Amino acid sequence: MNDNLSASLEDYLELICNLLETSEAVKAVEIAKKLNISRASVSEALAKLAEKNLIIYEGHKGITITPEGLKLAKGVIKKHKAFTAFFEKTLGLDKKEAEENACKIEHVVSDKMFNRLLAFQKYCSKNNEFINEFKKGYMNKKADE
Amino acid sequence: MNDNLSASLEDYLELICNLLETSEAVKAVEIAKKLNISRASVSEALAKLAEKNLIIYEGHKGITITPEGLKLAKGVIKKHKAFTAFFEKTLGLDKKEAEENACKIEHVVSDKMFNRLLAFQKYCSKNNEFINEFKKGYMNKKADE
DNA sequence: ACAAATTGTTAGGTCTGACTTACAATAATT
DNA sequence: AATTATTGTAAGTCAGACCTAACAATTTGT
Repeated sequence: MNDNLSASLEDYLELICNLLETSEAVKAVEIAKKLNISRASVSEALAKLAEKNLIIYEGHKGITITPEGLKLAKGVIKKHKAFTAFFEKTLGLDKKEAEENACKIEHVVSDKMFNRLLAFQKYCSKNNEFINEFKKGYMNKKADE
Repeated sequence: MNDNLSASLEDYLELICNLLETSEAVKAVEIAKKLNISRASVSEALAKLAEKNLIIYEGHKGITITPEGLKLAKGVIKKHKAFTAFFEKTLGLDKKEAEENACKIEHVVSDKMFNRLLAFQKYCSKNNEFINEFKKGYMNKKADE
């Protein structure tokens, strides 16, 4: 009974949560299209999520998320956003690079570490001079892109 | 012919590189003991690394690393160290937490992002007041451990 | 030098995760 | 009621990482 989600299942849940922002209930076929994979794969993934009580999946009625699932999804999304912000705003990476890295990291970091980073990012965002000084120095030294 | 290493193979390589610091040539059985897995599994992993020209593996003579392998290993180790330092010194996490997170992250981040983080960590290490101010503020607000 | 101990290899499995195709079933819309 | 959209599921692929067990090769100790 290991209830830790794989990166892949977390991604599904994250996507479902995001899709539910704009629609009542998501359909499996939508997910298949978005992720460009077969319906069968989606079906399987949804079965797993439902079994873990993270979503409610009633076939044609579509997918809705449970409170538990929502909590988990929000957690992942929060991580995603915080890391993206840190990479983009503080480290000064372009959006794409920031997103790509956040997408992977969000699945492997501990909550404790994440909370620190979140606080740190907040702190940095309030100290623009410090960050700008870093960026300026970095640009002068490295030409890595 | 995908020459990207899995996290697991990167870990093997990293370990080999670290072990080579203190001994001429590593033996497979050493690795098996360290990682607490069977000799057979190690043998298999080593075969893969050798096939990719990252190590030279001649059975009982032991394992040595190729220039390519060394470069790769050093890269991973560099990431490991930089992230550990960032988590520990800048974010103020305890060593264990810092290590555990670094161990996972080192396998998923892009070089570009890593270079930025490395530079940022360096920058932070030169600005103690800034970091101390953060830590002070964090301790007052949160009691997350 | 030879037997014993250590180390390495190979064959044949297991398990998990994430995918596929192909076909069957159900629901919705007109 | 029939067509169309959507979902379900059986059966299979593939890769990665591990295992045991039997066997082979090499070292080591005497």
